[in-house]
Amino acid sequence: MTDATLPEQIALKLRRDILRGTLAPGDPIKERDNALDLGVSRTPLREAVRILAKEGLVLLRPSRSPVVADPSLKEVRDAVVVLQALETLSGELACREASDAEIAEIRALFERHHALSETAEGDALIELFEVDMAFHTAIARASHNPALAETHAAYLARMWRQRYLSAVQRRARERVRSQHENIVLGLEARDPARVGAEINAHLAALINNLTRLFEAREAGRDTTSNERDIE
Amino acid sequence: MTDATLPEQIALKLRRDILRGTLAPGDPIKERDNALDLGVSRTPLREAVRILAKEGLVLLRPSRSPVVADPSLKEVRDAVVVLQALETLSGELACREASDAEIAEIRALFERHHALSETAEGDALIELFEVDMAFHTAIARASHNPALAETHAAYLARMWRQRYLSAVQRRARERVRSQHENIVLGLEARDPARVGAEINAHLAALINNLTRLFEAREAGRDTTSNERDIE
DNA sequence: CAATCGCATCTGGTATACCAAAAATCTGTT
DNA sequence: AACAGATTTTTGGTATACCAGATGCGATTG
Repeated sequence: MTDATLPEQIALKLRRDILRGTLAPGDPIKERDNALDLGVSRTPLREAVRILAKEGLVLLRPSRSPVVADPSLKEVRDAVVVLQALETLSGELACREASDAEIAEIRALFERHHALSETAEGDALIELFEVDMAFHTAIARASHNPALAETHAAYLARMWRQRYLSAVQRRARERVRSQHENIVLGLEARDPARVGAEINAHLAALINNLTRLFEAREAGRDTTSNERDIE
Repeated sequence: MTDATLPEQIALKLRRDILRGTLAPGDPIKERDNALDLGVSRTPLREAVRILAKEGLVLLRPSRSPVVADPSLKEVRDAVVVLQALETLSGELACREASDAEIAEIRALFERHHALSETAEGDALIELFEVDMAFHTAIARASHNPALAETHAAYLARMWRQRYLSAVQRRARERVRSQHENIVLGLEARDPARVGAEINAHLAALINNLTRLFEAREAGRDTTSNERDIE
């Protein structure tokens, strides 16, 4: 018996497919076909789809195939604003609640992210990005508020794809590194105001970055230097 | 016209049962029995349980009956802290985004709540409370950030029962009224700092209130523990 | 030739039957 | 009488069969 329940496993697989682009935004997810493809029955696949729907990755429509979500700029921005509030709160609480070991772990993730960010190319970018996610998730967990950590993780997952596109850009890496470092320093000093301000700034920059990305995508395919073609 | 899907309807019924106390915390929710009781099959009931699980009202355990959640004081407090952040953000955004009509609606809810709070007794307390919920929900919606409103609503629902127990108390009503009024005034002045501070204070008071309630309940539980053992 | 009506089919929603794991109980032994 | 093991029963997990509604295509008619 595996730790993860079957619907969770299916959800995980579908999530990766969605976020990597194998399942393009707008694609319908037909219960029967996908169930057959994965060799499972419709029931657990159905549950998996519900999980993804709750995460905001797929859209449920009454009496219609669920479709992979294709969030507008406003929707992404709205979500990041919430994420900003959640993560700022996490950081402030972590200053009070986190153990030294947890803060050390956060620093370790920062260092690893930094190292990877200098060399990573191609497929390694996914690892780079997963370390990035782990960094932010670790902060949320360090708040010692499970509900907060869970909601934070949900928002993070919801924007996996957008954040991925953003994190891949070379131009943003130096800024990200410096902001991450400031966050870590703030945590080590256990200075809530500083950590809060740094996280706020970090996510505000993310919003700008995503906005630019969206506008570039709207404009056309000419700007291929940073944006990798997924579809 | 199936505005409400069957699982949603079931979830609604179970939610009311849980929050009104018909289904006591710790009670198992057995798929078969409940499905038979409600005259539906296990499949939609199963989905309903998942919905409630995502809302935090029931706890899912691997290979075990889901049980009605019985949150500890820390869990409730953690959730309120998140709610505080979400609602504060809502209020601040609402100052910028809300239409005059929306703010007027919020004021109307405040007036209605105030009026009810002077007279309500017995069953009318539920209406009083629902107006209270509507007031806070309206603020979240006035942020014009659907994701935020949705998450906020989820947290509100999760703590329906705790908030209900708190809101029923006579002693807190005057404080609640004055804080609600300050929030409305802040919104009408479109002063984010003021609204944020007032909402923060309001929910901080809620935390205190809930803490007191929990301590009272713990004391009461000890005296009745013998009866429970005898059955 | 186009528009519309109807039928075939595809899709999700629901019910039910089957399976495997876990809990409780009962029995046999010490 | 107490403890351990096995069996039975209860439970959730999964697969599948059935149903109703929506959709798209095609034929027929104006």
